[in-house]
Formats: sequence, C-alpha cells, structure tokens
Amino acid sequence: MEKKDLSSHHHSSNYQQHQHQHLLKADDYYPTVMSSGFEIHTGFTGGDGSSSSLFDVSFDQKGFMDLFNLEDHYDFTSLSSSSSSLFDLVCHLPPPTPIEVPSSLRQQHHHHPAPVDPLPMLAELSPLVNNPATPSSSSLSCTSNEHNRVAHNNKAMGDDQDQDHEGQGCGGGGRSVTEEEEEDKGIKQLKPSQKKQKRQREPRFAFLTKTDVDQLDDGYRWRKYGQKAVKNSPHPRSYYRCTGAGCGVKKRVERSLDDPSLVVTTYEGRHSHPIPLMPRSSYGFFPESSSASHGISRAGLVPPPHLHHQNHSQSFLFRSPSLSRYPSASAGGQFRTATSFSSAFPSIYHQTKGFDSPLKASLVSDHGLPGDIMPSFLQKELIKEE
DNA sequence: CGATTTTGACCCGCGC
DNA sequence: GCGCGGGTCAAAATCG
Repeated sequence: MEKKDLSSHHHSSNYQQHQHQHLLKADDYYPTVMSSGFEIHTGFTGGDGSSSSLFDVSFDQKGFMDLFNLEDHYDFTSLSSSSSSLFDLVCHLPPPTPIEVPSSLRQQHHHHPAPVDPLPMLAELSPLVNNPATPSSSSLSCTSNEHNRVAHNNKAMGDDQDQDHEGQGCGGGGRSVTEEEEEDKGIKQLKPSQKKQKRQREPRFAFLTKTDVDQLDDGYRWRKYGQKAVKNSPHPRSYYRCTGAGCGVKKRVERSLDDPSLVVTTYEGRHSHPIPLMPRSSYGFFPESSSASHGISRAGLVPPPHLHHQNHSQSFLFRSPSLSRYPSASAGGQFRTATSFSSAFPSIYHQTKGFDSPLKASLVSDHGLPGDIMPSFLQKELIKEE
C-alpha cells in the first residue's frame, strides 16, 4: 500500500550531485561532537549562505551558547578555522539543552526511551523551544532521549520507545550487541513475555541535512530493511541497519515535512566497530583518534566527558552517495552543505561550502564506540554545487 | 553468487 | 476490541 508512494524516492542513483546542502539536525540528541576545522561565524546566517570560506559554519550563536551556557566562558567569535573548532568548545562545555524538534520531525523522534543516563541537565531543562529560525534553517531540535519527558507529548513513536533495550545497548547497556540484535529480530517471534518489558531504544541522534540526496554517506555501510510512508507526507521514511557484524545501529531517513529539501537522518545506537570503509569515505577523517578519548584531537572531537559517557559519541561523516565518487574535497568545486544538528548543538545551524581541503576532522569516538555516528559531513560533504 | 533493495505482511503499542 | 501508525521481517527481485 504505502509503498507506492514511497518508492519513488530512494535511489541514489538519481541524485544529482548538484547542490546539496546539508543541514544537519539532530534530534534526539546526544551530543556529539564534530570536529574539525571550520570557521564558525557567530551570526546566524541563512541557509544558503553565501559565505565563501571553505567551511563556513554559522551557528545561531545564541542558541548555541545557550545550550552550552558558554557565553561567559567562550568567545565564539574567536573561533576560526585555526582553532580547534567548536568542538573543542564543546568538549568543555556543559551539555546542551534540549531543543524542541520541529513538528515535522517530532513525529518520529521523540519518544524517548529512557535512557541511559544522559545528561541530566538536559533532562531537566526540558523543552526548549527552538525557533525554527527559518524553515530551512531548520533548527532542529533535539531532545534528549531521556528528556523525553519533555517531549513525550508525542507519542507518535510510541512503540518505538518502548521497544528494546537496545538502548543501552550498543554501548550502553549491558547486552551485547548481538544479543540485542537478535533479540531485536526475534522480538516478534519471541514475544511472549517480553512484551512486558518494554524495549527501550537507544539514544538517537537526528540530523537535518539539506540535500537532494536522501542518503548520505557517513562512512558506514547500511542495509535498508524497510520503508514506510510517512503520514501526511509524500516522502517515505527508510529504515537502515548497519551491516557491521554485530552492530545493531539503525538509521532512519526521511524528508522533512516542512521542507522537503531537508533530509532527516536519525541514528539509533552505537556502532560496535570502526568505520569500515575507507574506501568510500576515505576522505580521511576519521580515525585514528580513538585514543583521544575525550578531547579533541586535532582532528576530531570528542564529546565532553560528561557527554561522553554513554556512547553517545559517535562520529559521522556524511557524504552524499553521489559524491562519494568524487575525490575529496579537494575537488575544488564548490560544495555546499548546511547542516544543523541538534544533538549537540541544538540550535545550531551551519553551513559549509567549498571545502578545499580535506578536513582534518575526524570525529573521534572511542572507537567504535558504538556511536560513531556523527557525521562528518561537515568535513567532507562535498557537494558540488552546480 | 553474494549483497542489497523492494515491498507486502506482520507485530506491537496506543487511543478511542 | 478495533483501527491506526510506526517499525520490522523476510521472500523475491535486483544489483554489482
């Protein structure tokens, strides 16, 4: 039934490499950190910014600051590419406050399970409203999982939340990934008593990406296991699972109702393995940094300790598939991406364009931390603009 | 031929 | 209890 509508969308093949802007948004939050050298402009700029630097990132400073409460401590304006990046900051900052997710997004995410322990603070903070600055700017909001409380108004995903304990899982919880996974699968079949136990979901992160492409290449390999029509939306939602052995990380991709040009990618769980491919994503960022556990290594960022705890730290790199083939950023063309993510930075909105150089960024997670979810899109998104 | 995608069916929780 | 909607399974189809 629904499929039909859906079908039209996926396929990367069709995606053109033209312009994609990625806005990253995050939704459920967890603070992830991204790294790398970009410039951060304190002013919020609209979506297509016109900045020309390679990595211009604009944040809504205010929101950002608010989140972190940094105002007093950090001078964002001073950040520049040379600096370690905002991630540095992030690392030292207090956790962000949750933001409210745009209605369209909310449907899905919000339900937060119960989580793990996320940031207490956040939890308390509760809802923030973010103002979607611009439609596209999408600020996304995120809420933390835990924070569900806040959000839980939406029940849309009710089941979601309830399900599985994976939550802790991937990294967190106690069960091994495989176990979880299996359980996951088996859930249906086994269901008897299990029902009672509600499953909790793992922490999720959502990113908003403004792009023509539905699928971003974040360095991991994903297998699509389902697609559903989204209520009130012509665009379907696709479900992907990481193909890594034992890795139960899931990803959900759909277009925003509010702005079809925005792709909402929600990650759930942590990867239990390092990023596979260099091939595809060989752009380099990643890696190594594992050792740095918290902190940023030059390239990467790691979530602040407090944030770190759970596994939330993940690293991502996003690239649109189509772009994958393009040799890195080096390609001098202009690329542009705008991402906003709420997880870590709730109302942040930034754009990047034209990277000329490979970003050095790598997000680090403790390696495979399950997380490794964070996109590095920042880094590499190379999108050729026109 | 193995991996991935497609897609209808099914499961499950929730509200009415 | 029923219908709705989200999420997942799994067989078939497709891809590389």
